[in-house]
Amino acid sequence: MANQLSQLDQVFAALADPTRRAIVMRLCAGEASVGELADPFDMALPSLMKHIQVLETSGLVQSEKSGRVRTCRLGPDALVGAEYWFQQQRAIWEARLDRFEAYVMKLKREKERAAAKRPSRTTKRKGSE
Amino acid sequence: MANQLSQLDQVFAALADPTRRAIVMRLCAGEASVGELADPFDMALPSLMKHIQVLETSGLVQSEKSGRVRTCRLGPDALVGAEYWFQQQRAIWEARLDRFEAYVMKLKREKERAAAKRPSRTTKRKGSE
DNA sequence: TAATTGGTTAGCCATGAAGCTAACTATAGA
DNA sequence: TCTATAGTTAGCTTCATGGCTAACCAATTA
Repeated sequence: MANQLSQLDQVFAALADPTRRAIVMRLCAGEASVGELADPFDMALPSLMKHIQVLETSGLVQSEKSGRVRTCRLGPDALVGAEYWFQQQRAIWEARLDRFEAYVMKLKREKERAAAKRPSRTTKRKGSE
Repeated sequence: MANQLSQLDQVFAALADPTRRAIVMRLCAGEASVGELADPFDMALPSLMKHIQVLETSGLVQSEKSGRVRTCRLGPDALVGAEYWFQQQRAIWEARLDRFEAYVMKLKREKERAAAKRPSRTTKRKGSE
């Protein structure tokens, strides 16, 4: 029943909210209690708690309670998975651009060769730019 | 009224859906028509169109119609913004780890120095901080 | 011109997300 | 022990999202 979202789904969904991104950014600078995290936001505590829970189920954040204060920190491989996805895509994208460039170069070479083969043509040639 | 979401919000939200990620991945390999994009999915066309629209308003995808076929391609700086965000966070995170390591090293040095200074002591001292 | 193809618009529905208040639990401090 | 602090749970509202069908253009093709 538990809707089985992929890790990546959850991470991106978590980061789609500015409040949650702010929390992550805050935690990049070091761990913090729920209260400290809530402080900069004009938002009821339970609302903020929900954000923290979202971050936690996505794996971006971990927390542990000691006494009455819960301390939050970034999950160990928090951002790695998502960042990896980008790198993958960029790699494919760039490979494609390379191939495209190669293709354009090939076209150009062929065109030049063709032009060399028939050096004189009665009407205007457009090709020689 | 147009809810003013930040670019980053929209990009991450767009990428939070597996269908949309698949579309982006497909477009990394080259442009495609709406029909070609829809093909691998078991989903009604209008539903898929909505996904494309989401991708388009996020800036991840661009499209243009010629005749009756609409061709989609990745937006020029599509993934850059989001990837940049990750790099930023990682930079802060790593700086913090460096600082933390430096701190631990400092503690260690101080401890050694202190140990050197009082080679023998009967009971535990609390006061020396 | 008629039929097909490729996409689009409109409108419906179910679910989930983001916020709130109010009331509650449990620890820490006076 | 009393009180204040820190967080939690429950339950409500509102709006956004993701999916559908049905009907509708507008280019192509026969």
